Amino acid sequence: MNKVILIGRLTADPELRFLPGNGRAVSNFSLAVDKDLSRDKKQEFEQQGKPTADFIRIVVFGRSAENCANYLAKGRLVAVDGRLQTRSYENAQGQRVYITEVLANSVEFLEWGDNNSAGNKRENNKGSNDSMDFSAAEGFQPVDDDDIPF
Amino acid sequence: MNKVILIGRLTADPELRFLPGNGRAVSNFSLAVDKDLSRDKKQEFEQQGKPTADFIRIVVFGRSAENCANYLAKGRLVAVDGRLQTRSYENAQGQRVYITEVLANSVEFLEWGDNNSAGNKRENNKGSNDSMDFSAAEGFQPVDDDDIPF
Amino acid sequence: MNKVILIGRLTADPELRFLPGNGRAVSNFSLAVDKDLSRDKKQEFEQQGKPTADFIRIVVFGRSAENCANYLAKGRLVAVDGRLQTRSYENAQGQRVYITEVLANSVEFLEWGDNNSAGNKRENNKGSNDSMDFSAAEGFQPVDDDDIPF
Amino acid sequence: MNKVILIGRLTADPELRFLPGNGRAVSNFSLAVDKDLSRDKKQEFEQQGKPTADFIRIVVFGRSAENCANYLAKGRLVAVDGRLQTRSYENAQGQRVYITEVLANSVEFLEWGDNNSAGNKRENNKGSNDSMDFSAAEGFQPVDDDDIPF
DNA sequence: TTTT
DNA sequence: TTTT
Repeated sequence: MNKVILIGRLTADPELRFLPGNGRAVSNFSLAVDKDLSRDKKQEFEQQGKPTADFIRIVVFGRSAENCANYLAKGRLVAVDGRLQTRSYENAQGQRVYITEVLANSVEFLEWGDNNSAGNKRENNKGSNDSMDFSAAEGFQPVDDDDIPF
Repeated sequence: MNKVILIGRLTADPELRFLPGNGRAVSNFSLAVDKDLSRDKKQEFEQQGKPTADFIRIVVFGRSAENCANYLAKGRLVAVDGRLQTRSYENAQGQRVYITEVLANSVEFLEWGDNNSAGNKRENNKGSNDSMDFSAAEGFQPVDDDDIPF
Repeated sequence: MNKVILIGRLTADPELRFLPGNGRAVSNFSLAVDKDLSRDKKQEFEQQGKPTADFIRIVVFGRSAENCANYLAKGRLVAVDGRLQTRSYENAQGQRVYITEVLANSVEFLEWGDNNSAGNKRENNKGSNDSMDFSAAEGFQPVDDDDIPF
Repeated sequence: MNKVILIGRLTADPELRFLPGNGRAVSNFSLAVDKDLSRDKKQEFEQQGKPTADFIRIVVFGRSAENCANYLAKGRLVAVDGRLQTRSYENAQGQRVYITEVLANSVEFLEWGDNNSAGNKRENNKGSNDSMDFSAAEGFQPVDDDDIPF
């Protein structure tokens, strides 16, 4: 069992890449998920310049990746359901870097507001629907780290 | 919302420390959580020497931390319920290192077998009970990173 | 382990009662949670007059109950985190009725919109905050069914 | 979003049926999931003859259903991951009965012990593996209530 | 008995 | 490197 459920806001517009081998779409973004702080603790953290959120990397594949890239933008509120994944790679300095991230099964859009930070997002969306689920589950197969150029 | 649920095996005996300030117990360990691979994919991964599990850091505080340190050992199967947390610290080389880990609310012991790797573990346990829940939730207060010497 | 996470809309304004013994607040409401249907299946269900959502009873205690009663109304979108609970009671006809419901730990408000169906709701709210979490966890103690007059 | 995760023991051997239309396997069983009671509360409940567990209906489809029927029995410990579902039907007395149950995506076996209550279970299992996951997810399609003869 |  |  490996389940993660997050509700948070995108810290930046999502990235979109395509896997070299099969052209499969991959989207990456980070979520700011508010820490569970009391009102007092939150103030204290803010005053001390300490983060009041956790920043968590999300990866999505396939059509869900494309939907994220097309409809989401910095600041948007989403619910992510997925699993924790660890990867490692060699960086430019030859050091092994360890990554823990959430491989999303589905990304649910919780807002279809107009406060859109990225002017180019959210064309042709369904409009009235405020909770559309673009599942990433369709036939997902785990992918070689080596295929992923980032 | 920030929920994580994992079932996996300890990759090593748990560590136990006490916070400088208040003496609060903190335990750290990693869990090997099997990836969701088909039988074929699993074999392929094994042949290529690729990990068939994800390795995830767990932190627990308070009495639950002490219980983990006292009753768990490398290889034990547990269910962890908690939240994802990100931290960063400066390493010896002056580089910022980012950590993603699970802050456990509760660690449920799913085995009370005899295949105990650490001979000193599992004295005075409740014996017949095979699913004891040592909640970490009692009055947990988020803690300054700076208090944590690791 | 017993975890439930739901995102859905209130099917009616929440009810608020107080336990006879200790005066503790209890709120009840139901959530319409969309079934995971393909676009085609959804249309089919609608045409056949079959429900496209599951309707799930929620119970909340304490301050969270009061917050729900004060700030929520029919149609509002919320995220509920809690545990499944079964109860039974004797009805007027002397039959035993079995109830399965979600005992909420926390109810997160995912909307602070203006399409408020209940004109008397959502006074004095925090305004700018669109994701406020009224935790029900504070010292919750399981409660005798017999204390609950419904 | 609609997620349920339970760890509990079967209250009876699982049932197995096949849907009239397509012959798809369906298995039903109930799980006893311990309530989250303090040691004192638990004793009190036991003395008063009140249940210390919640009893939750599980439905599984497809190959996972067959695996449950073949390998599980009363008393076995499992982890279930699924979604809450509500159904209703007319009973013999012409009254509408409402059912809330968990539609399982996967049933993870957490024990392969020898304390097998049903002598006919657990032939040809994988033996050494103590955490086998028979996913129910493969191409599951929501099914008409009317097709289900129970 | 149900929501957008 | 982070969001409202």
